[in-house]
Amino acid sequence: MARRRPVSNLLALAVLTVVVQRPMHPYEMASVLRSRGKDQDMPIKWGSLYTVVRNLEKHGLLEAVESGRQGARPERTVYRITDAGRREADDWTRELLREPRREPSAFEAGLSVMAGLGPDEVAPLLRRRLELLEEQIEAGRAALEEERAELPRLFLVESEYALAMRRAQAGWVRSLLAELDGGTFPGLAEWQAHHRTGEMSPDVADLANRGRPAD
Amino acid sequence: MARRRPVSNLLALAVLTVVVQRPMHPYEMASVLRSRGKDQDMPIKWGSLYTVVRNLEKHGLLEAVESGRQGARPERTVYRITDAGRREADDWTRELLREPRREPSAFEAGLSVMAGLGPDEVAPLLRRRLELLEEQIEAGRAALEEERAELPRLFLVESEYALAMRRAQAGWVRSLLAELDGGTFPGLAEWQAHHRTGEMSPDVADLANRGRPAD
DNA sequence: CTGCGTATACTCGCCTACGAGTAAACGTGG
DNA sequence: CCACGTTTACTCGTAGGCGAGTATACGCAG
Repeated sequence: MARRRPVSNLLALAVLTVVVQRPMHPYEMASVLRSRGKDQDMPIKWGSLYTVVRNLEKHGLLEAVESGRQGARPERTVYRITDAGRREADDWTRELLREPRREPSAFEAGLSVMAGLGPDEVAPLLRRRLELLEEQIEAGRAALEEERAELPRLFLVESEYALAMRRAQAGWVRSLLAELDGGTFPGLAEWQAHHRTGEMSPDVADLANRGRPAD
Repeated sequence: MARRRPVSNLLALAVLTVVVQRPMHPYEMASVLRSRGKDQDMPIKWGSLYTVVRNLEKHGLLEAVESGRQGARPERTVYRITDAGRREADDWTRELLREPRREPSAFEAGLSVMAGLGPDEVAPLLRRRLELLEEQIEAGRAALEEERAELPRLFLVESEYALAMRRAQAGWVRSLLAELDGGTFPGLAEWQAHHRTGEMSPDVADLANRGRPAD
């Protein structure tokens, strides 16, 4: 299961789900995708579009149906989805919904190297983050409310999810900040000291040597 | 702000934060990082290690100090962090903590193409996801508890965050599932009908044509 | 002491991603 | 009606990501 996708870029899934409706040429796929704001839901880079479409064709998930040229325009190749393409899209969607993958966010990476800065510096950074998050949450809430007027719920779940996750993140940051500001974060004094003086308490020094070959 | 990093791969940040402690050769960096479980906190691919180290050197963030060879071994280059490297690491860390970046997860992508499947298929998929999530949460909780015995809180925040986010995700999935199972999800009948018959209600058909050129 | 599995320590090369560039056509303000 | 910005519609080059392969050393079972 979860075998390697012939075209692993998620843009390929977006392309498949849009071309399933009717045959299209690449640029039209892009404009449809853009108008639906799919570039918000997936890490889409438009520079990859033509490569991805070509690869989809190579693997038999799309096929060219028409290479009509209009006037002096360079010919536009229109693509249609194949049965294999439909299967791939459904299978991929199933996998994405079924399997919780561990995908560490940039913030997680940041937290994991946070100790390199001192606590006095970390707190203001997190405060700033919280402000920005709150702005984003408010903007997302407002956008969602507007969209609810014109779109069925079915096409808004991903935005609802994104909003819920931001709220959860904001909550978590708030609680960490409270510990930092209130001085209740365990080991805060040691962290402070280590950062000022460069000295480590013996247990932390042990840690720093883990993984060192026994040479 | 947020200028392009000379070496954008997050593995580079991990390398910098580990080599800040003492000079090392690449393989040792890998083993230290692995022993600290950093590959859990960042999307680290070990195949990229030597490329990344070379690029860090090229940009003056690391420098080779020693190319000692032991016995018949191929020479191992030992690298030391430079001042620029220290600055880069700190600056990068600050950015990661300060700026909430929108990074759509695979699940979000899945939700955004969920409509391609029928509701009868989606519900079981989400149920399965929830099960797996709960297992992961329990495993994460247990692991965290064990680590709390040997590591200061400072080095566990990223795991706590990851756990909190999974819990939030599980909660969200549970509530969506409740709507689906209880039949209270708005538009569920239309979704069902459209999927069985392929017919669309007029408003959804409109949507499908958005972004289509006026030709 | 010899064979073999496992840890150590990398190298290589394909292939993809994606930014930057191009160029025609369209529209629209003066 | 023409200059100029914008939209349409791609092409190209290349950095670098990453999997797969390689080779040596080491421990230890027989």
